[in-house]
Amino acid sequence: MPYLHEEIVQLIQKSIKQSIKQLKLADMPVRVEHPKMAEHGDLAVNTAFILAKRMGTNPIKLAEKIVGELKKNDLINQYFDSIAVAPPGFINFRIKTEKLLNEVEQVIKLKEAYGAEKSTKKVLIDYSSPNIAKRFSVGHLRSTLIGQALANFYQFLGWRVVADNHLGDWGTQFGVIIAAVEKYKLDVSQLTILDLEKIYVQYNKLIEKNPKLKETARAAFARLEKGEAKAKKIWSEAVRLSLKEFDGLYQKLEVMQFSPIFSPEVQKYNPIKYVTYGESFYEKIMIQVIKEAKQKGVAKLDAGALIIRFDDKMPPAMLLKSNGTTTYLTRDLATIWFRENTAELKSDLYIYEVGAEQSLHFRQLFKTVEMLGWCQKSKLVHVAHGMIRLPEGKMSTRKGRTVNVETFVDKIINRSRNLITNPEITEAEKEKLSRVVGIGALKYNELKRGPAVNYVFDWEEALNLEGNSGPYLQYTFARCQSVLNKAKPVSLESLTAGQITLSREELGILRLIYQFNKVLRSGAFQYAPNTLVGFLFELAQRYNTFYNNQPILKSEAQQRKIRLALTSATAEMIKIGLGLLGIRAPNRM
RNA sequence: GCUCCCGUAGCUCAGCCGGAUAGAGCGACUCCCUUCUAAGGAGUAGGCCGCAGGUUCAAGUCCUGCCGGGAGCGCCA
Repeated sequence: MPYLHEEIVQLIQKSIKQSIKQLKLADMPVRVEHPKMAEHGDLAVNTAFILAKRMGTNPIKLAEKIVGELKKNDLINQYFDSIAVAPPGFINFRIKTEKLLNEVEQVIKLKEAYGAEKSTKKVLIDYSSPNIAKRFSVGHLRSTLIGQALANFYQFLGWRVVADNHLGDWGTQFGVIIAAVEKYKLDVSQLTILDLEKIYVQYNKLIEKNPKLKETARAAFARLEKGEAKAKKIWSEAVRLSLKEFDGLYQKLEVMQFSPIFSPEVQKYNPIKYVTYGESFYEKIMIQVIKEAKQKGVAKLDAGALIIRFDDKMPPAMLLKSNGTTTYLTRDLATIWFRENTAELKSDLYIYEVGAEQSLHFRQLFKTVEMLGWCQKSKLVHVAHGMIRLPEGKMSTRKGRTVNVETFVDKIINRSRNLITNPEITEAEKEKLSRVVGIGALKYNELKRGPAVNYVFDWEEALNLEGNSGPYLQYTFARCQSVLNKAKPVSLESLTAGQITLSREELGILRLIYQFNKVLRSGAFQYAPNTLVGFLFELAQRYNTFYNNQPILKSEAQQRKIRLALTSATAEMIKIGLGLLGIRAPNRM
């Protein structure tokens, strides 16, 4: 049973096609769109215009003919109370208010399951993926939040979701760490992640002065790859203490292991499966991958290194360095091989939520997979997020120009705490609430932008808790709850407008609610959680306008029922939407 | 030099597969709590959608060139 939006789009497409067939016109795809202005109706179609153009006839007259046919269709008349022709040849449809009210009832009835779907498809999302021995950066934060939102979206749409935290726990960087630990004779188990980062930076500075040390680092990584015990011990300690820190952050942010609280039916249907293999895991598989690449003639030896060349303008990629060690590409190839050959990971779609600076790498990787004939390139998607900069310029650990994620989280929670003025809220509740609000604000602030944009990190903007922000939506939700609580139990079933003419504000809300599922789908399939954020913000805005202009509790009985239903549906939708974004909706604030 | 991404209001960003009068938030200025949560609402000011061509009935959206910003380009990941 599709949701109203989908149902209507299909109905329009089918009946327009029928009409043009009746009129003996050429068949063509029908695109249904939403006019920007409410006066133009809820949905519009420009098929008549295009057909008339092709035939060289008058578009308005043709549109009127088609509308004439449409109006012979009973089902169409059931759904729309006006179908109008507008220049230069649009056909505009206005959905019956009763139908929109039915959908509001659906929201209230289905609760957290409204908008959810079932599917047999599978997706694996590779996100967060921080580097061991380095602090968690805002870039990884971005990947984590966007990736988690996408995972939630797909889960809600019924897909089986695997969330893979592809830890950066392998590579020459560990050669540097090992070489540095050995040089300074440090006890790794006593170090913090910050210490590891410091010695990494320090050693790299030494390399600049003395390039020979680079060889020492490379050799150290080679030892690690061969499984030398001493090197492996340093490495595993670094991994252990890094993971401890990351887990702390994940828990605080309720990501990587946190799924929104959906109704049991949805939740048990397909829980997100979280895995953390990490790059090092693929070490064992790499040999066969290299072998296969050689055998298939995809990779060739060049100046001692194993190189893959591409036909087009893309620069070549390296599979094996001249000293025999592997590269990022080798591991990523092995990763895909493993995923494709492991039942619980094999998916219809693989999403990589990784920074845009790695775009070339992924293009090379996907092309190589295609050349090896493993799977279709179209199954592999790189959702490239833009770079986050500071007003002073690019972030740089060396120059001390970074945003510390922990500090960021603490600051925003503090600011939220200071804003709580509601006297009904106890001290203990205040503590919990400031976390929910602060973290919600942080997530929202990231997810409201399209993943691709580069943006400038501005503390004022990032810590803003007003306007287009997480707390705005949470506040609207709490406000709805407050109204509903004061309404006492009231039945919101069998809604009907009857003699009542709904206000512009009320209609505005109705005309948004039925589009929820569509927005969610496009957010998922276009890898853009920000589309849902924009939708929720608009819904909240419309609700707040309505709330400020029309009394709810004090209105006349039938009207009161409709207004309460709108309040209830709005609240439900905000809760579901925020949940999908990984943001909680407190009942009061 | 080559490749990719970006350029929309003072700032930060939306703008779906081309569609009807380009939208928000922040900041500025005015108002609105004896109605349900003012983290809210109403309003004013603010635009050559980087520039120039092209395609189209229709271009912020598609194509080409240029300018400006960012990222990447075999031994980093």
